[in-house]
Amino acid sequence: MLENVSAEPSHPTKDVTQHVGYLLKRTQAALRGAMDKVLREHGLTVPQYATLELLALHPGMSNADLARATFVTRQSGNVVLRGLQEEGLITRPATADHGRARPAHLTEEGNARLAAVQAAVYAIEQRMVEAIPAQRLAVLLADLDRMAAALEE
Amino acid sequence: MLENVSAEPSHPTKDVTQHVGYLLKRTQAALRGAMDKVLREHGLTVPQYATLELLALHPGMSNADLARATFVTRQSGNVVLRGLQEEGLITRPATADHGRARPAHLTEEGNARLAAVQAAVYAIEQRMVEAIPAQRLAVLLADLDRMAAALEE
DNA sequence: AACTCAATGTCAGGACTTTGACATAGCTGA
DNA sequence: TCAGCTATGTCAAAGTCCTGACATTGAGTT
Repeated sequence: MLENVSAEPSHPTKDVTQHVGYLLKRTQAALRGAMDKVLREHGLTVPQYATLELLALHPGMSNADLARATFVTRQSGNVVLRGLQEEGLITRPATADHGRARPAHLTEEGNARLAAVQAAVYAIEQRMVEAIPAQRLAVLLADLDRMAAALEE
Repeated sequence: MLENVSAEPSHPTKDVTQHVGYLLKRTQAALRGAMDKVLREHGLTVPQYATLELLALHPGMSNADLARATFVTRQSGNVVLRGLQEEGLITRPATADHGRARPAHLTEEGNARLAAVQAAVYAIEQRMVEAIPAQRLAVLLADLDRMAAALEE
């Protein structure tokens, strides 16, 4: 049931499912689902994959850095890092040389695992991007960035 | 640490934080955080608010309907519905007249609570939308819709 | 040197969500 | 009719994530 009950041209913006927030949630959910499905075959969760990707880009990030970058709390980030460490995909010095931050680095296996999943993950993103005209992509990225910045301040 | 390490014009698309998926996640996280903060003051969670909004738009939706519309499992949807029911914001017939689906409806208090939070929530969305040129909004909505549809199929 | 402060890592507890499974209700086609 | 199929609601168990709290470290200030 409930297929397309709407069709009321009264106030178009009154339909919550047409709001930016809802579309954002819907798109994010679709992407998350697709990534979950693919990553599971490789024994990785989405936060784990994100962490590997970030460490490849910025070696030596700390747990707090990674937590901020993946939009989770430090506590959750710590769990992710411990999981990756147990699988031998990253290394962290047992003791911090400066402050308390312990910089994380990808291991050989970590690099290999990341490389193994990147093709599949990028294919998903490609499928998503191809749904819109190519010349609009840059604008879309800029707009998303602006909207996020407006709420973060 | 880690403020702006990048600045490598090698392959712009190689920076994961510039990918559509990452921007999507970031924007969604910012919105979710802002909504969480506001809704908490009114004793509602984001899924609870979304459910109230959907029931106002489409009275009589079942648990399965709502779960699909809010992008959670039926099990989670059931928890949300039970919470709302305990607070007296919605009603569900104890027995289904047709099939197993039990249509949910807002109570007077449910309508009142929804009305009380809508201003605050819409203000957040407004702040987000104002960050981009007004004439781009329609295109943005259409593009998000296309991207989501491409992954759902 | 002593104090204050922010940042980091971590522990304990709880809240939320998911996976997996099962029984029931209605529809569809042989 | 009846056997399959789908959809729905629900239970149990597990996983994930967050809130709240605390100790430690380094920088800035007095």
